[in-house]
Amino acid sequence: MKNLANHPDGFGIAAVERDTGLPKDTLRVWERRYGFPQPLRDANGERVYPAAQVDKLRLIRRLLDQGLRPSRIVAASTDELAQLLEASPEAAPPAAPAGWNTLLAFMQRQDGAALQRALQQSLLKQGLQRFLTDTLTPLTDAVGQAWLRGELNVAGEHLYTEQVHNVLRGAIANHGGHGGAPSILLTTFPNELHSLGLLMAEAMFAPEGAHCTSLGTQTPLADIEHAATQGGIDVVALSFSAAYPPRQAVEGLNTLRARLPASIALWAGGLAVREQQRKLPGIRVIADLHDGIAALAEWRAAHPA
Amino acid sequence: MKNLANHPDGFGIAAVERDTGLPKDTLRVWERRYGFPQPLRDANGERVYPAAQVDKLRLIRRLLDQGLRPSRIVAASTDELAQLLEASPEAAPPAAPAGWNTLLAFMQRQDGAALQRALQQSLLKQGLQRFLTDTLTPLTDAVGQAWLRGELNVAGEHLYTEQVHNVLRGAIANHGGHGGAPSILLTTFPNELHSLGLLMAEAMFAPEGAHCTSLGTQTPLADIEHAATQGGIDVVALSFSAAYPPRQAVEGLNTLRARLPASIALWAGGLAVREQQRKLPGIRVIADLHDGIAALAEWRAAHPA
DNA sequence: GCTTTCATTTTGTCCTGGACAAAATTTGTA
DNA sequence: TACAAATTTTGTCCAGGACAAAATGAAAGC
Repeated sequence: MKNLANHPDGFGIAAVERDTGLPKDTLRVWERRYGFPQPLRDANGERVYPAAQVDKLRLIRRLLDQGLRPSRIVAASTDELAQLLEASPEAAPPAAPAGWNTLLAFMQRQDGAALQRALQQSLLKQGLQRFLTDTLTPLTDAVGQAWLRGELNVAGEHLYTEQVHNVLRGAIANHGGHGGAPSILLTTFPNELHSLGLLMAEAMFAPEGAHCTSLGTQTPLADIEHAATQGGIDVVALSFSAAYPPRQAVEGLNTLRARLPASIALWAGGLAVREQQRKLPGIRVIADLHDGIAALAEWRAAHPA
Repeated sequence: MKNLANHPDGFGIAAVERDTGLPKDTLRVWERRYGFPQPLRDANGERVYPAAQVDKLRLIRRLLDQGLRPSRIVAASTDELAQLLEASPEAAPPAAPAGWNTLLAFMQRQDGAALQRALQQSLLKQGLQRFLTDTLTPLTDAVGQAWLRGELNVAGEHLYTEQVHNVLRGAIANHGGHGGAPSILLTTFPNELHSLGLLMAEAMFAPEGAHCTSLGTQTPLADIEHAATQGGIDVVALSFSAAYPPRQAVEGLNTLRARLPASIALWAGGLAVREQQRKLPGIRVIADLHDGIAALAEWRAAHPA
């Protein structure tokens, strides 16, 4: 029972794990292999990480999520890291609609009410589906970019996610077309906690008259199977964010495909599976929200009432 | 990169940590000291926990949370544990409202629409705050219990969480009293992904005229600090589920208290901190939803407009 | 009686350094 | 160009030792 001591001006390894998401084992092995981080030690020989090193670890984590490899970046200097971050891909922000800077400003100063009002206005003006494809998709992208560049902190991003949730759930409730076909079960695999894609899919399908049941994120495979066969489900739809390991996605999807009866369709959407169609026989890969509508039309053509 | 593989009919130590909330180190040291759990080993000598042992660990976790000591229970037989659980408090399910069995049945057969309708009806009949205290709190407890006893699978629990989210977000949007005082920032620490408590707190505060800003779950400490000082926040409110390690909660809260200006109040609610008031100087521990209202009243008494 | 102080046991977390399989990358081949 | 095999990188796991914080029990003071 070590941990409670407030190391003055430093963090214990558990605190760093909590803050950066990097497991203790990984922190120790990096220290051994790359010489960073190099924490101080307290009287008892335990690691004490100065705030500066924790900040750098957070930066490293961002770059890792972008696909860079630890050997390239863990030992690099802070300046080099900043450069890499600048030079990151996706340099083409797709035709930023007017007013985006305003929205980003709301996030920066934590003004949730104003942000929600603005989103709600867009929704009313465009209608749900165009709001999704023309506003939310590129805006979410832009928010991710801004966070990556350090222009937006985590709190701002969380605020955005939260308000999008509010707006979309409200919109879905209004469109509540219960009883239609097909009956779609939406969820994600364990370790995938990005719920926005899921919600956007639901918001796309619901107004088309499909009967959506969302289980939220992180449903174990066995439970997806059980829920689908129990609940009279026609389609199981899974969402994968860009951060999800593609191989895990492919493996899990094929396993699930084998366990589900052939009468239940399996759809997979999101960046992690976009290019994987040929490794996913019997599974409908959904390229984007428009393609989701197409998949729905296909299903209905194949299953006349 | 071990862990991701599907051990047929067993769980790796990381999966058990995720499932039970017991850290890897603790699992290993229990095995050494008490002889339980006693996982099998795979070809590589790594622990593989059979499902039965994981279930028992969950039971043990539950009893630990009630104050029993590991030496008494870790080595005990499953029957003894079941007895202890029966004999424990909470033996009095507070006057189970009629119709609960119906609700559980909806969850068991994945009927989200019916579940949502029933919840909505309760909400209309009782009003938001009584719905929270008299229905949702005990019902959530009952759902947890049912899951613990294996009467409800993960999918059913997810479905419940999802529908409660829908109902509460809708209700909060209706009560939307923007602009009131105090301005409350709601979130959780990293590793705490239980969002229900957070949402329930928001639903309790919002109709009282407070200005709530929720950041969702898992906001790093530094970002909470930043958001609070940036956004003109009066109160930072953190939520902790029963599963959150109390030590981590106490440590994080005290650190945050030290970093926040004294003018910003810090509130902590949830089972993990309920008994920790004396370790949390300068922090208002909120025992339950009623006490939240009390805390709000206190704050207003101390800060006359 | 009750609370406070001190000694003892219990318990969770951290340590080192080694090992290895899964993932990513590079190289070789049809 | 696409696929298969060899290689490197990387995260996670293991053992068993250590120790401080927490919980418990005993002793002493009011």
